[in-house]
Amino acid sequence: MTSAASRPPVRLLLADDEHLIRGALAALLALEDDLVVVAEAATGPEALAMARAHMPDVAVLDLQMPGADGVRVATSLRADLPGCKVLIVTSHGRPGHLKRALEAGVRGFVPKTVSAQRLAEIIRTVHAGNRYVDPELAADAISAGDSPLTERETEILEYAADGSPVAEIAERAALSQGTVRNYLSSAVSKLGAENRHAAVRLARERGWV
Amino acid sequence: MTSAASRPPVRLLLADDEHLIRGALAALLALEDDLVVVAEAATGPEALAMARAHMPDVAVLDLQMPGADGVRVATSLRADLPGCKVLIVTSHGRPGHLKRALEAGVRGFVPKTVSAQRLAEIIRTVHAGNRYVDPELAADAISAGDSPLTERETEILEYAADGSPVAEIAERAALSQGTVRNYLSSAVSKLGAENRHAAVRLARERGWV
DNA sequence: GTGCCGTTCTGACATTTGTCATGGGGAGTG
DNA sequence: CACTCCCCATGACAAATGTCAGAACGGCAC
Repeated sequence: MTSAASRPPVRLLLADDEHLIRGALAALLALEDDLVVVAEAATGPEALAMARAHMPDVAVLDLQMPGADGVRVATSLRADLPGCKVLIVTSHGRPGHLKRALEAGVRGFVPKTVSAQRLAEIIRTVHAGNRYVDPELAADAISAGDSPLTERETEILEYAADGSPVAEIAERAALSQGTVRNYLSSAVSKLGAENRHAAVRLARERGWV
Repeated sequence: MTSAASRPPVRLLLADDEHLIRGALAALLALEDDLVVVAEAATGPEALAMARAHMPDVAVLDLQMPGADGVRVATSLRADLPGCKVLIVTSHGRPGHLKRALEAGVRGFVPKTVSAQRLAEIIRTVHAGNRYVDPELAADAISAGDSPLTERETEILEYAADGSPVAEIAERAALSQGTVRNYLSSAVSKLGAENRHAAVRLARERGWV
């Protein structure tokens, strides 16, 4: 389809905190005639700075990076470089992440289980202005559906995520203990969990926190 | 140091569930004259089968894989192929994993933040019969120290990891509820946590579960 | 404007949990 | 052989948590 010699190559930014993966990826993508890696980054902020400096056509971002995760970088990038398409790659594809990513204007979302060959094709797809979402991740996201929790319930559940007692959560959220317990109770029943700790785990699995 | 042409190349097994990483890694390591990738695997059991079939000199294993993790594969491998050196690569280097790995006879332990160049050197080091442990991970492991928990306490804490109530844990462990609570109580106080859920989190961070 | 929903609180109650004292049995060490 | 440590258990008490009813306020929709 895309003839390599006929048009200028696609300029890529690669961001992943794992040097091993980033370097290897750069090497593999460089084998494709129509792709060229113009910048690499190991952290969220670094990715942002590199993008501003090198103006890539497509940014390939890892979902989990120190500093700022891929989705946050994508959000900033959309404001700064509207022409730059964002493609997220991830190891652990939780359903909620996909939704957040799409809301942030991300054009592609793939697990790291794809081959480099396939990734190159997807980069071209995204560069051409189309979207690409891994079918399996998409199915998971659809079956998991939207979070049934209200904003407040989600917030309180997040405060509960590290196992803090109610008193501490109440203090951090500036609420009374009774209110906190009510929110947790409703969150637990909405998620069908046995207690708030299991609820946290469930919400995590579905990507709702 | 190691002259490439003077001796037969080091035969490698690569195991990682992320196709992207595995393929890229294989390509990069293939650039080294004295290294040759003879087998690849995406899961623990597959890695084991591949190792038996191809008898590699060095097995490069991801710590987290479906089926059986890198350390478990290493344990089986030591029994089956004593001549095969095991090198573990990991994204999230929790202190306890390193200890477990060394006990399983693993010869090298490195984070994925190293470069491919460096990895190649480490593979040679390991193949030569030496050990290599990433200095930073080693420092973490030393500062985290040994688990203060007894075998039973650890086991019960693991059952508690998904937020199950005591009754369920007692049933799964075939213990009385009182006993379970006693174990949890002592685990919590040993770890200096506020409750068992925070204790689980702490033990996870230190790699003791 | 009436009703619905989310937020916030209080108070009361049942259940779960954490803690402690105490006891017996087995394994290992001095 | 006494001592210590881990395993397993029971019972009792205190504290934390889960659940429910009720009630006030603001926003949004019809």
